Amino acid sequence: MTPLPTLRQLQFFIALVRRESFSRAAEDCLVSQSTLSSAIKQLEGLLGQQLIDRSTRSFSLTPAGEEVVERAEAILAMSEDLSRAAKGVEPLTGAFRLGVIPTISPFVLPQATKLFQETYPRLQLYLREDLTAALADRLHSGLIDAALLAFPYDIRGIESIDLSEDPFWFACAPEHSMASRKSLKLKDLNRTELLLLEDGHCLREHAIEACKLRNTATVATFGGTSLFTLTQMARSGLGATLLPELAVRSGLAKSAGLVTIPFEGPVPVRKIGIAWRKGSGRREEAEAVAAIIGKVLAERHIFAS
Amino acid sequence: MTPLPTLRQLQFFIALVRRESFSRAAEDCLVSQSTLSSAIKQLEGLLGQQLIDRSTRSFSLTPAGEEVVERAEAILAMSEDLSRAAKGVEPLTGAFRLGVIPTISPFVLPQATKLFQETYPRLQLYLREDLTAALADRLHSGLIDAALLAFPYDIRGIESIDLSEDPFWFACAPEHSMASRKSLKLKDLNRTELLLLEDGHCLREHAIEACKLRNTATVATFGGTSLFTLTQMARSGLGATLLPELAVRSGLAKSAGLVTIPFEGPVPVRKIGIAWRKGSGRREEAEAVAAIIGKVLAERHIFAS
DNA sequence: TCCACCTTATCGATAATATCGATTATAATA
DNA sequence: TATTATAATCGATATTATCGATAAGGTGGA
Repeated sequence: MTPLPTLRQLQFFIALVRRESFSRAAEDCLVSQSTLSSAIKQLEGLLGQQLIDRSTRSFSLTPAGEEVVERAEAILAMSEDLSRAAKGVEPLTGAFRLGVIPTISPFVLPQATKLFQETYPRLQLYLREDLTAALADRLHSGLIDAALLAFPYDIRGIESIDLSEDPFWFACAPEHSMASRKSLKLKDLNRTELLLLEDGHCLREHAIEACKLRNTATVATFGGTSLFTLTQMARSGLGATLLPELAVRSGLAKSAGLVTIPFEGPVPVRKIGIAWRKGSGRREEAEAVAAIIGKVLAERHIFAS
Repeated sequence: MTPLPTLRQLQFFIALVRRESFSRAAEDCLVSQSTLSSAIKQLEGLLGQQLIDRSTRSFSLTPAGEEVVERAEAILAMSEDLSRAAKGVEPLTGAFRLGVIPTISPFVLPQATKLFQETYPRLQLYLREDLTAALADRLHSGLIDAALLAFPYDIRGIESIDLSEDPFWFACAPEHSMASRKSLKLKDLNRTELLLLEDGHCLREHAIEACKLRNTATVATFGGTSLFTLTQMARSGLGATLLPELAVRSGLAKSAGLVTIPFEGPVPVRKIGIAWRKGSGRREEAEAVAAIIGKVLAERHIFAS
């Protein structure tokens, strides 16, 4: 491919045409006259044509020079446009694909989507609800841009920021032996059969971990497929359960007719955060998403209750 | 003034996008991988934006990268135009990249390339066969210098000149009910099932348009992938078809054992012409190409028959 | 899980070049 | 012929582009 002139050379040339003088053009370009002079000569050599007519005292362009001026100006203008456009791609315009786990999704998204629309009207937000492992895969393969997850969760190759802590609450039917308690300690759980979500839901692991449920016998083998079915199972007396505060605040337990009891002492929690692929250049956007979700999470009562 | 990216950086970036790999792009640019890598990083620093997503094995651009690609291509194309225009080189010496659509290519190129060699011995003619839409893209991005296309076809930013009209002929197997006709009118087509090329081939659209095949029921849904397979399908009794005279004259129908029948009254045609990027300074060269192709088209019998 | 492999990033050394200040050459003018 | 303004040239220096080698990171297979 034929070697191209340098944008710098074109800038010099345009300045030269504008000022009609090597020395004045050099001033404009903040270089010495000799620099500009040699650069022009270089450009002429590259193009194989004389661009300015040095034969007369008055400044004039050769036909080739005339030919070049307009194009050079256009090219420079386009280059500036490119710079500006590249710099000005503000976050969250266009498509953004966000993955959310099922134990967060129903309690955050209704409010969040509304906020997204208001804050980033040019955003097209695609949502995908799936388990953490599946979302991690999709993050890696670039099928989603960020994910709203619960932590701790070890995924290599992703970065994340924490948004908030989400404490666990004890929830049981009013007939349950512990239903009248005002608060619980972790060790109280040892005596109780607990219903948890089925394998794969990180909420299950987080509950086991945070509540130190070493004694797996206390954990019912039949897992719920969603927090909604789980609360229904609890209501029908199959056992008590652990719900994230996020769900409690949204009225999940209440609407299922369950009693909720907080923990005291070391309160078991999971963390909620935003994760994105390391090196994806989505940090800024992920932080913007985090800000929105953070606002939603900060509302004490997600549903009026 | 904000510092501009270097054309070299843009070239590197475009090569990177094209090859989807740092190392392969570096080869194309005749520099080492480290050079290209750091140049890209430099460009990203300059623009203040990450341009490509380095986190996945699969190559993908960030939004900012998408934004930059097109502009960069345009800038580079214009820069090449500037070089060429300034140099004022005589037409058709050195490299010339010509795109041709598949429904013209096999019937013109064998003769044309010979003529090119004789007329412009210093010409290196690179040929690319592709569908109109793909060729239009390549015209815009400067990957080809001109294209031999069939018209009408609306592409912004290109100029073109018409070379000749290419009438459609009716072609069918000898056993076909219309095989004995001496000539046809357009309305005769309404009663016949027609095989056309698959979507994307402009010949299909041109046939439908020129022959007023409003009644889509007459057009077989299974499209041929080339005129050669199409004639084979017609020969085996799947239906009749419409062939451009260019193909008929080259003996395509005859060698496939098809009967060809001309139209009378309003004869349906497509136009053949040369297109080039507006402002590319290729008009003169395109006209020279047009002259060559025109000669080939003017020969009544392309193959002795 | 570990390991070999492929791709990209980084580093230090070197070559290329851009730039400068000083000087010289050129041409128009007094 | 001197004078003045302008541009070209030259040698020195600073910048940078580039390379080869190597490290780092991720992928896919044993």
